[in-house]
Amino acid sequence: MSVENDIQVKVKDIFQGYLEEKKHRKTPERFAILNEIYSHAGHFDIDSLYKKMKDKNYRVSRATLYNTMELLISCNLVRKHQFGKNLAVFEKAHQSKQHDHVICNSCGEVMEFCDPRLQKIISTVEDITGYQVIDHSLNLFGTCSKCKIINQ
Amino acid sequence: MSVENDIQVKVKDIFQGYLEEKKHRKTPERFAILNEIYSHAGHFDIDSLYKKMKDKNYRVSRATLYNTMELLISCNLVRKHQFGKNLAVFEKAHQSKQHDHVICNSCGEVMEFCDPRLQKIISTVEDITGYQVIDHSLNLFGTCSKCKIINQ
DNA sequence: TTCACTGCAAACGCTTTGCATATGG
DNA sequence: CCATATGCAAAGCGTTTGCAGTGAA
Repeated sequence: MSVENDIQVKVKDIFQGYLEEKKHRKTPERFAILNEIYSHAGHFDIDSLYKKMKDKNYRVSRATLYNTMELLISCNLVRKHQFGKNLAVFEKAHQSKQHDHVICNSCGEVMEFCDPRLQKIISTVEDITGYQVIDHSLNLFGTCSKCKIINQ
Repeated sequence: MSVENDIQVKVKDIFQGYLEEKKHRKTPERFAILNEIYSHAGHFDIDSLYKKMKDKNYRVSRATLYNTMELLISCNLVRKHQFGKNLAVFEKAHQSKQHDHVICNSCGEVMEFCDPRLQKIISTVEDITGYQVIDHSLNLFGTCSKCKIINQ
């Protein structure tokens, strides 16, 4: 609990500092959204975040959610993943290491992994193509263990 | 030329066989679309394909293009890549080995690569997570050599 | 003749935008 | 104060769907 709280305070400080630096307003909505994200585990999409906040009687609009995501992504407190045309997913990113995803085609479950061998592949590709790689996305799609059993 | 022609004939045979097997109709539109794709190099999106065919005075609709893509994907003559929410790209796939992409953020250029080490990563992830991986997408984003020079 | 396929346009789902109102600095 | 943010609803954009007409088998 205390550790949870520490993180809440810490990310609030980071966000506050970022907003001040960039001369953006420190609105209650922005902090409410940050709080909601960091008191909640795992991956989420805009719609479920919207509904969750509506349920708690926050007055918040989707436009503001999208807006605030931009800010949170800019200061590395949130990361965005586009898993398919109509499946954009966000996750809190503070102090979490870069990682990749396995997505279940049946139930939509998302699991994370991190394999250092990927960095070697990227280095090789940079050498061969002359590109300077800034970002990557590696997504594996398939069936999770639960759905494997159900579907058979 | 002759080699190009051979491929055109070969993929037409494959498509024809597939349509017969699945009891789908062999419409002129379907073969016109296949032909257009295979007489054209590299990656393309639906809209540019649509415009290209309109320019040649084919009477074709977007709905039919999307429809036919499904068929061509089913018989492995076309592969689809979703590079971002509003950036779906297709490419001819006959006899080409599975590969991944480096995309230039500045000019949109797409290059391909194939690194066997990725299969090892996938196997490891299957072992750890219990997922059965059916498909993957690895995209590297960055700056191509040309844009590196221009942007500096 | 029949029904899968087609073109066209309207509907979709997520995201962005426009605008009037509210509020942080 | 007033420029930036906000909520709401309308518009955007690639894709999908519904439907009446067409043509492959």
